[in-house]
Amino acid sequence: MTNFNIDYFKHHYSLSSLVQCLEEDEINQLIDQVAIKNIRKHELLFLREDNADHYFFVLDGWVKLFRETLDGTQAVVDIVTSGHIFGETAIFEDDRYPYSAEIIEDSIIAFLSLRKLKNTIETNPKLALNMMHSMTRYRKQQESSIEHLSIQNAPQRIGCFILKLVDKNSESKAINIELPYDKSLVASRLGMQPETFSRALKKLSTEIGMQIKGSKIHLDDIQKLIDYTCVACSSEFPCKDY
Amino acid sequence: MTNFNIDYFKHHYSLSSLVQCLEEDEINQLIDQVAIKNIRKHELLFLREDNADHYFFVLDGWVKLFRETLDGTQAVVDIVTSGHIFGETAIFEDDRYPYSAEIIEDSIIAFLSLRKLKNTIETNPKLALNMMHSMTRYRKQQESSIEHLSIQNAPQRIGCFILKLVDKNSESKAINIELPYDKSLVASRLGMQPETFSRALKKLSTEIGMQIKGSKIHLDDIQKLIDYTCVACSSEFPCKDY
DNA sequence: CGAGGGTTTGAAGTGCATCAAATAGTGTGG
DNA sequence: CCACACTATTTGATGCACTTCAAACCCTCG
Repeated sequence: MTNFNIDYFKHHYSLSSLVQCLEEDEINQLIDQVAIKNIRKHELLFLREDNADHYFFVLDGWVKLFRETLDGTQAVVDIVTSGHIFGETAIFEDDRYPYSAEIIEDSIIAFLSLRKLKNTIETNPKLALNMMHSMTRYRKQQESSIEHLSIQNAPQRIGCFILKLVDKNSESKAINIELPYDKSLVASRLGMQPETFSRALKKLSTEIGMQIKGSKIHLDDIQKLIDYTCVACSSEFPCKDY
Repeated sequence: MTNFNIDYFKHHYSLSSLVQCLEEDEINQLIDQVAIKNIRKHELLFLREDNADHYFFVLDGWVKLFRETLDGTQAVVDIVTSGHIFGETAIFEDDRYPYSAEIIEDSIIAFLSLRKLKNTIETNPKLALNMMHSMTRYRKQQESSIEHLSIQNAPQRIGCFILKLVDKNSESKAINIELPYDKSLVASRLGMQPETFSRALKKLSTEIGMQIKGSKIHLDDIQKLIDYTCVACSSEFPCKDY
């Protein structure tokens, strides 16, 4: 992305589930002091437990949200891209971030005031309701993560991940996508080792004929993947929870 | 519990995180049409996807919240007892319950109107904030479940479960507790098979000297269990998320 | 071209699930 | 109070999926 400005930001921010349905002047209130910054790959936006003054809106790029255990292992909470908001839940966590955030591809990030958000939520039931709805959506995502962790095997988890990347509106039966970031990051997002990820991809290749070239993935018929992946799931494709 | 009445209910309900900080007349509004019922073990309170008119407050007993997958396996979402509210999130799920509920010990349950709750949330920012706080708490529980599922092994998961049952205010270094319900229910709550549960308990016995007699558990020094259990965790004991 | 990361492959080990069987525990009717 | 049936729990044996460690390979970029 090469050109952007406040209006571009405002347009996309207004569409986000957090603030949709608000009047324009209410939104203007919220974005009054927004700062838009280019941030480079590998930079840390904040660390878990940091004092939280801002929440963030991704205009472009990729951001990894993660935690670390005492023994140094990293657990990837989520990986977000354009149109996503993150860090806003700090207002329910004593104004501390519940995870760390690292830029993993050069990104354009809007910094928004948590204080303003907090004040508005405390008085505006519409925003509060939106916030609750987005919390509910997130909760359902997590529930399906739990389910997937416990009942899907590695190839199925990858299948599910790929299905979520597929354009739901596409007419074509074929899948042609590119993995959005490092394979080892995807692996960690799916809670498995890079080696397991690699072997699981190979299994998808032999079992349903999925073709893998570097980070490019091709499959002639999406239905094969659905049949292979979703048998174990309590929700049907497309996973309602996403 | 042998004696209870509306005032007893009101007292405890008022203390619940959902409605604390509300004025008395606001609470009276919410509990206007409450019904308090004795319900027997094994009865189903509602099924997932049922049309939701009520949310529930447990006055006494135990209730299992669960889901079923296509192949009939049961996943236990939670097991709740006195003082807990459940079913209230249906207002964000198109008025359908997101899980099924079964009474697992004879219980006393208050039936509360979801419609009233919904109306109040939509206009009263205080209640909305409380609701968000309780959603946040739940979210953190889930996050720690995800973490535990992927990082902790079976004995550690049991250890974590036991640590949560321990009275945090107790002065004593020793643990003396009784498992609150069927062992196989605990197993399912922790996402493992009854056989695995049994073997994992035995491992806790040989590794840190925990003594198990039926459903009674004794350990001379809680620190042993903390050392064994919490090494893998991103939060410290007592797990902040509970 | 060569260094260094990410990725793949191989071999071995671990943990949990599954199936089967033995044992303990609980409630029932006699 | 005992005998029986039924269920919950434990134990053993086996298999599978994933992890771990080690080495090879591949790709990119100086």
